[in-house]
Amino acid sequence: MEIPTKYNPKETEEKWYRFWEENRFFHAEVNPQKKPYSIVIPPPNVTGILHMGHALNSAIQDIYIRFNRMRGKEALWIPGTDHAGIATQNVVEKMLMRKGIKRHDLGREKFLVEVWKWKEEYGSTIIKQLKKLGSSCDWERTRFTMDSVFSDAVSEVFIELYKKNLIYRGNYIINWCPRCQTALSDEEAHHRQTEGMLYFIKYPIVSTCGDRSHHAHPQKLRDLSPPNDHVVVATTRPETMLGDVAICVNPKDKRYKHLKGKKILLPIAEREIDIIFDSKVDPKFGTGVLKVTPAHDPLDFELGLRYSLKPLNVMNEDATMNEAAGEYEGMDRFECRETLIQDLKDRKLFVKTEPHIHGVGHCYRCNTMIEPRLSKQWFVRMKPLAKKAGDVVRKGKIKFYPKRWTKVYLNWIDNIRDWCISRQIWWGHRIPVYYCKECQVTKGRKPACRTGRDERTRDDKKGVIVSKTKPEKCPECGSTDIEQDPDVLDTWFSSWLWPMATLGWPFKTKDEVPKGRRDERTRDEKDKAELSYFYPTNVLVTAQEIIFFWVARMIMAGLEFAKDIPFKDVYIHGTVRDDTGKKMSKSLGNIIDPLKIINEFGSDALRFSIVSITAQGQDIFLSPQKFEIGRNFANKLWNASRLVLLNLKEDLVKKDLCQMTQDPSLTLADRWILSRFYSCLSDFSKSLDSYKINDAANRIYDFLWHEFCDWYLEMAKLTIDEPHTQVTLYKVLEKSLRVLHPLMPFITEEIWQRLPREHGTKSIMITSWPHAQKEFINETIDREMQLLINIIQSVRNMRAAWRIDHKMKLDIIVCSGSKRVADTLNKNSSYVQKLAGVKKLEVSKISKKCAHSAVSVIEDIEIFLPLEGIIDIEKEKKRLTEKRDKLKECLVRAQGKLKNKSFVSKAPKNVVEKAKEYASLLQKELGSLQRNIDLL
RNA sequence: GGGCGAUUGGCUCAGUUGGUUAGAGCGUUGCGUUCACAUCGCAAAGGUCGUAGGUUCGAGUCCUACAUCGCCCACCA
Repeated sequence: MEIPTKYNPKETEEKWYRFWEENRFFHAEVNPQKKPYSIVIPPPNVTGILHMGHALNSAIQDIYIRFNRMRGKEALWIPGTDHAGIATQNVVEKMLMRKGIKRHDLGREKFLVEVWKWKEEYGSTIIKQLKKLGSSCDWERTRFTMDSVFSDAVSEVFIELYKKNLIYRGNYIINWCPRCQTALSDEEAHHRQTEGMLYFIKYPIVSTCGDRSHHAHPQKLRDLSPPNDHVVVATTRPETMLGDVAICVNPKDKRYKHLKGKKILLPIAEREIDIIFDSKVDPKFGTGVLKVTPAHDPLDFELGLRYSLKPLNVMNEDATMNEAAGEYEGMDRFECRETLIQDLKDRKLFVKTEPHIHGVGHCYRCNTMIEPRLSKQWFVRMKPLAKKAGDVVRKGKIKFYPKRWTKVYLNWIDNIRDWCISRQIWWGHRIPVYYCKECQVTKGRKPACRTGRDERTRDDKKGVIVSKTKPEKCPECGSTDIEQDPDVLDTWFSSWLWPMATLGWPFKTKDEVPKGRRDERTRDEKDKAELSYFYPTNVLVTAQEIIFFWVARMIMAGLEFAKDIPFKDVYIHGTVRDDTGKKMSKSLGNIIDPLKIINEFGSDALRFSIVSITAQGQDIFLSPQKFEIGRNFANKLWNASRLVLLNLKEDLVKKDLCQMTQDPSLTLADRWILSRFYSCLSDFSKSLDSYKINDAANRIYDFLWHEFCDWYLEMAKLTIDEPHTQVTLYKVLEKSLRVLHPLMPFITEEIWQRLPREHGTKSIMITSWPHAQKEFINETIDREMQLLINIIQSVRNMRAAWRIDHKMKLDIIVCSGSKRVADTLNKNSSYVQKLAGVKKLEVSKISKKCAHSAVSVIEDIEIFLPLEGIIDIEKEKKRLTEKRDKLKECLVRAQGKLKNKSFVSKAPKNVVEKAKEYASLLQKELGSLQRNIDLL
């Protein structure tokens, strides 16, 4: 059988991927004969390019899909992308800007046409890249969150929530990104410790009792000196003081008792504002005086509601100051800050600044500093949804791996806050809400800010029509003056439906899908509804960053709409970092491009390497050098397979393995490697089942490299033409390839295709998982083989210690009183001879005194290597003495343990037995070592 | 302010419910290319498992405190 000397990953990868796709091996169908196994990909952002996080994520999922496909399940892996509203809009806007076109010049319709164009052209980049990894997704079902079928699901859900009173619209403080000019949810505002300044500003007190001396008149402000005349306010955002409507102190704060009944003259704006008392204010912070700016701060907003203070908005959507800011109108927020401080200084109202580190929200898309802003937005009432989502995890219906994420999840769920879902951008699912202008004008509406965030005002329902399509006329007043809400929904409002929507929700089976319903942009295939078969999916594999964004919300949506959990297991893998522990990011320039790695090392190498260093839930520190693990392993496997393939005789391998258990022609080595293989197989499956992927990877690596290659192949060379070796070689290699296939799909396919085939199976990826044949696992065999290995290693060790030429064949004498040892050695002397370079192997039942010999002692076995003239007796004595001393230490410890009565009485029997055995073994070993030292 | 994780040979990390002699890869040292493989083989050196207590017959593993690093959450203006 022919096989190239060198393995060529690139060629192999292309060839087999095409083959798999053409044969539709990735495709899964509803198949009542089989059990379903399904995964949905965490949809990458459509603007994204493949990074190591994706590579890790996809590698893991592909392993599980291939593993379960081979285990005979109908394995479905649905791929796709999400439309990433803000990110995509930003990308397209930037692209247009280069042509000198602004979004608003185009208008909404035309801009969206541009976005779709962009999507058609670049949107599948990440999909193509995922294929390079060997991902066996069912590409025929590729989904996009803006597909019309998906959009239907989104409006359906919106309307259902609205009907259930779980969606409301209101005026609240939200996170506003001035650059993207849209609201963001709390999760999208990434809080970072930021160095800022705390500005201390004097606020003059206005006396209400008419006392002239305390009446702060603008002209007299300069002369304010007694502290009774002013309070000092500390703030990090002085520009917002233009919107102050009160100051607030803690009622328990003795320092400010005198403020009762007084008012403050707000500097610059020259407005009289109230002084309120509330325990929310921390007396220890700053001066203990809080300026209250309800339109620009969440806490202040709350106080505003409580004390009926009317918010005053002083900023525009782009964070420049508006007309309410008077002379500062038009200035940027930071420019205004500086100017304002200067003006305060001029008026002697400025006290000082202090450096101050505090958490500041940043837009998770463009990193701009977030401005809390009062505006009217749509919210989802989360508490009712979260209740059920918490319960299914608490009851163990959904399990997190590693466990500790359960707590993180529950903590968020139990303290959930309402979700702001409207976005002031154009790219996304338009909110299915229409406003009747007539109703809104006639009924009038008050701002909703009189109530808390969880309350909806009745006024908000007036003139609001929630509908999938635009109604012809207002159902209440009949007016046709109807407009759709201009906003779109948060991208996650579609992503949270991913597992159910990709499977056809709201339809459970194909038959439920109404005729004529199809997605004009996609193939008919996608209209299949297979919810009842594939849902709930088996596992969600994802990164910790999106537990709140996505995982928690999918659970809520699944339970609420599909009436069942979306997945049973959640595997949270670590974050990919560089070798100094920093998160990989473009801006840091520490990215390792997976495509480059694939190019250099191969896809299998990438997959194997990354997976073998992913301890469950631990972050992964990568450097390009780490990928050598996989590359070297692939190389080793290739070469081992070459050895086998070059020697295999096709007619000799077609033997049923089951009959081989009893085959008398099998040697110790044959039986041993079979035993080791089945033990490996069992461990491998167990590890994968408990999401210990690195354990599985390392187990098969150790088996193939250190058991199969290092020992079995070397031994097999002796009898390579004999039928028993032929069969064993073939069986073990063929089965190992199958076990390894989920991890390294390409190279295993390439080798497997070159093996003589027993059945007509077309590809390794659709073969069945090796049957666990426990009867081959044999501890006695393992022990006997271990004995041979130990002896061989001892001889090699002595060889190295005495610098004996490799080519020189040695005579050795092995002494042991044990019949088992003698039998094993006599039967298998050829292995020792071959692997240790031994000419004559003498086995003796009694210890022989051998002069001028190097000596090794293993348990109760003595190995003599007569080396007259080569070894230096004194040096050998020294070598042995050192060994003896180490042994002695061990023995003292072991015996000490046995002398401990508590140990003997309290420890489990088997542990004591083992300890005794160990001690006596040490004693024997020490004895013969000592005897040999004396003899020398 | 809460919560979580990490701390093991020069480096990067494994180590299941406590149980003999703590593993691996890379690196280091010595030896070795006759036909599977130098992306290799053989052999070796290197660790009082962050610190201090505690529980236990027995602790890298469990408990408490501390230290260092990292992450997440929270309305400190």
